Amino acid sequence: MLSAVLPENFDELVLDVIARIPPRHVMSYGDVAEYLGVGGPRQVARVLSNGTGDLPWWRVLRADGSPAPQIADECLAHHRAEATPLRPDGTRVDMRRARWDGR
DNA sequence: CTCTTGACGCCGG
DNA sequence: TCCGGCGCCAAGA
Repeated sequence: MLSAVLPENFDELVLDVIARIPPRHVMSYGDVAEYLGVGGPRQVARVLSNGTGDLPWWRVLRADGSPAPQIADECLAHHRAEATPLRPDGTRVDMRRARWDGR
């Protein structure tokens, strides 16, 4: 079934997931969408661009572990602060070690 | 209604 | 590994 109509509370669903990502862990925009079973990376990204309140928005990044350019500095600062595993270059999170599967 | 935008992702060179 | 190109799809102009 293709349905795929975004639920009215899609924003809440996305924010709920973000709230559950443990420190030192991250999910890609696509991971969040897949986890929810609805929407896609761009839909998730748009929700974040609308504002996330006090939630750890920096724990959601691109599939390759790099942060969106626009918020890169802030994002990396948070990860350095909580010691999220980064790749040698220090500009990307080490997805292999930091990706959260929801468990 | 059509056209553009964008905190994305995958693939090929 | 780095880059460009193309697909994707809701939202706003």
